[in-house]
Amino acid sequence: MSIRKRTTIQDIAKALNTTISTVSRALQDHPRISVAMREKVKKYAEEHDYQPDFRAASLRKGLANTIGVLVPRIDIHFFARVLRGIDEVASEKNYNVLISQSYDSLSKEINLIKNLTYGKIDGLIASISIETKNGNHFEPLLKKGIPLVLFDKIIESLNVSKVIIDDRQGAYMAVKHLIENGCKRIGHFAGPQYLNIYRYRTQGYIDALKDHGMEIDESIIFQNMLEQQKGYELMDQLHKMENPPDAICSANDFAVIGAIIRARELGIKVPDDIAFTGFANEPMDAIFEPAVSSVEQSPISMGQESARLLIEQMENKNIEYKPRTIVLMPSLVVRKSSLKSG
Amino acid sequence: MSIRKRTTIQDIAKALNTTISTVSRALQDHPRISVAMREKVKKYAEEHDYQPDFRAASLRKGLANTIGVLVPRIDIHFFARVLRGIDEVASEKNYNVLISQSYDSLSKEINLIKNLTYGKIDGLIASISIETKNGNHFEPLLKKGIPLVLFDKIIESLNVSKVIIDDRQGAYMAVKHLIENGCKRIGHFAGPQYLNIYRYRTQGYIDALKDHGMEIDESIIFQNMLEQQKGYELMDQLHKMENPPDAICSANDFAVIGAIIRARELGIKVPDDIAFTGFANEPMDAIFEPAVSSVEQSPISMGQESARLLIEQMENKNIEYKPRTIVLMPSLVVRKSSLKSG
DNA sequence: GAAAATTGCGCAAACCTTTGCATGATTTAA
DNA sequence: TTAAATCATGCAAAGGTTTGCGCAATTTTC
Repeated sequence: MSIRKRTTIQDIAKALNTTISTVSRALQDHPRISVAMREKVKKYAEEHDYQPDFRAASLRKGLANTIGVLVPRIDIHFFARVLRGIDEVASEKNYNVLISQSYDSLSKEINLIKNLTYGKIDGLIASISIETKNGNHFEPLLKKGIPLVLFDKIIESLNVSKVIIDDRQGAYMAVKHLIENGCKRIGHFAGPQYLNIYRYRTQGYIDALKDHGMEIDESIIFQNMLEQQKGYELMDQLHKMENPPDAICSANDFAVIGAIIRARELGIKVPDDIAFTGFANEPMDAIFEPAVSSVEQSPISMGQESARLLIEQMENKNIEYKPRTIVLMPSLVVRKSSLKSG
Repeated sequence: MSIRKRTTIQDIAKALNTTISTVSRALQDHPRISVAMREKVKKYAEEHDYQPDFRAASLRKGLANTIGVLVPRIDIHFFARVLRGIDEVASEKNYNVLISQSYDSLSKEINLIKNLTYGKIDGLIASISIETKNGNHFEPLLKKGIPLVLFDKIIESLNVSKVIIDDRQGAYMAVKHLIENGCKRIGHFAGPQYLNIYRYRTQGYIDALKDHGMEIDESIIFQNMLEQQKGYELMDQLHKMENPPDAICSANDFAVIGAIIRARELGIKVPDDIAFTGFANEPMDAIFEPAVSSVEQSPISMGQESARLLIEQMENKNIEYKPRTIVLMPSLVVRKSSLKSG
């Protein structure tokens, strides 16, 4: 397998007895190049499978033709789906996608942003890590004029475009649904309140209760319930309560799964003794027994919208750009876990 | 928010009244630069948050410091985990990771490879699409001397490094386990046989039966059973058989889930009437009821090994490189779905 | 104390492309 | 027929780095 030296635009020029500028223009279908020359160049390029050097072109043009994406981790289903949405829009417009994972670590996030700052990307789509509490580390990016779009986990104070779902409404719908199905005492699994998404979900839970004339009982609002294990352990606690909730509106799905598994072991019936709604509509929700009702976030749309917003901004860099916020509507997928038989 | 023009190496040189070569060397800790100068340069660079232009450096050095990864889709848990393994090794060695998804389409795969060919990556780690039946489209890459490592879904005829698990052994272990648990008539959910992984899984199934003196019955080997829906539908068929299998060794998890859901509906008891083992150890396996026994593929190790192999090859480009194949050992995670009570 | 080695820095080429401007040839307009 | 417009191509700069080589100044060696 002999390694061929790569063909450059110069090789083509030399072989065809012309200049690199003509070759470059021919390849770009520049109108001032004769059809004959254009064909000749393209034919030669094809035959010697010429590929333009991305870096040289990018350097000269000042554009990398690449969108950066920064997410906590791609093996979370939600982010994988968002990424898919981004990829769909990006590849249609011939942008590459460069993915970085913060693994929910702020220091990694900071390094990654630094690393991306020059030449690699023309714009960034990001969802912040769970440790991130302000947007200082995004400033260098912004100062250098690299467009930024935040989605899902955002920094509200940062004056950039954002794509979010109406988390408050999502939780509100879930609670309303539980009430309509006869639940009288609805508890809540909350996430860290400094993150916009969890704050709004909790708010939606509270608003829904209030709007339906139900009281807010702090003792059945449980903080930091993001993992299956937490849900599992909490179920024991619920089991021992004198006046346990008959339903839980959770800010995520994993804690629900854990809680139901423990409920099963303890002989507590779901949904009749205690009903559940989750958040995110993880794939496992549908195959779990009982299937888990959950708020669908339309991650693919979220990715698509983010990419569109970013590309719009990238392609209008000269013009003064006003950041926009897109709020997507969630929907509630009702399954067995929230449907009391009584 | 004023957009600052970027700081370049030239700006630093001018400001410090020296030349770009000195600045460049100072930043790289070149031994021939005085400590004083080095400090001065670094201080200025820091203060003006200078970031080297990736493209210019890459162009000059002929290295992109980037590893390409080509997978069918990243929202499949297995690939997301592999990617994580790759990312761990890559980022430790300061490589970027550029991810492309073929969406299991051969034509997309071909285009993506073309697109990656120049300047974007120094090496590629790939798992082929389900449509891919030969490696012709990888040839241009190889001819240009870009190292390639294939993992999981590979092209055996291609003379490149590979990382796979012993799929045959995985299925063998599953069948052996079923036999030891009293299963007498074990069927098989197979995948497309032109893909190495499914071919070997089927082989392992057959070998295990033979080694235990059991006969091979083609009528309970079911082809193309990769999706939940397929499993769901097939359960009806099994239900109607005069002499149905009392166990299934499946080449993937989704069909198992589908089959069990339908079994539940039909009143067929799992595992007592029919036991199941899956393949891939998807996260849902653990929370499903009954929990699904499955072959664990150690995707993270697979990613790590692939990255190591690739980097080794990239960093020894001058030396004649002999492709290597790493075969990882799978393990069987035993859960309820395969443990008959009788 | 002279030759040799080392130190610290600068010059300029190279990596490959894109593109504003110039130029000579051909066609069009008047 | 001549000036003007158009066409097809070429020249050279620019984008930001890295690096081989050269050259003084300084230090080491014997």
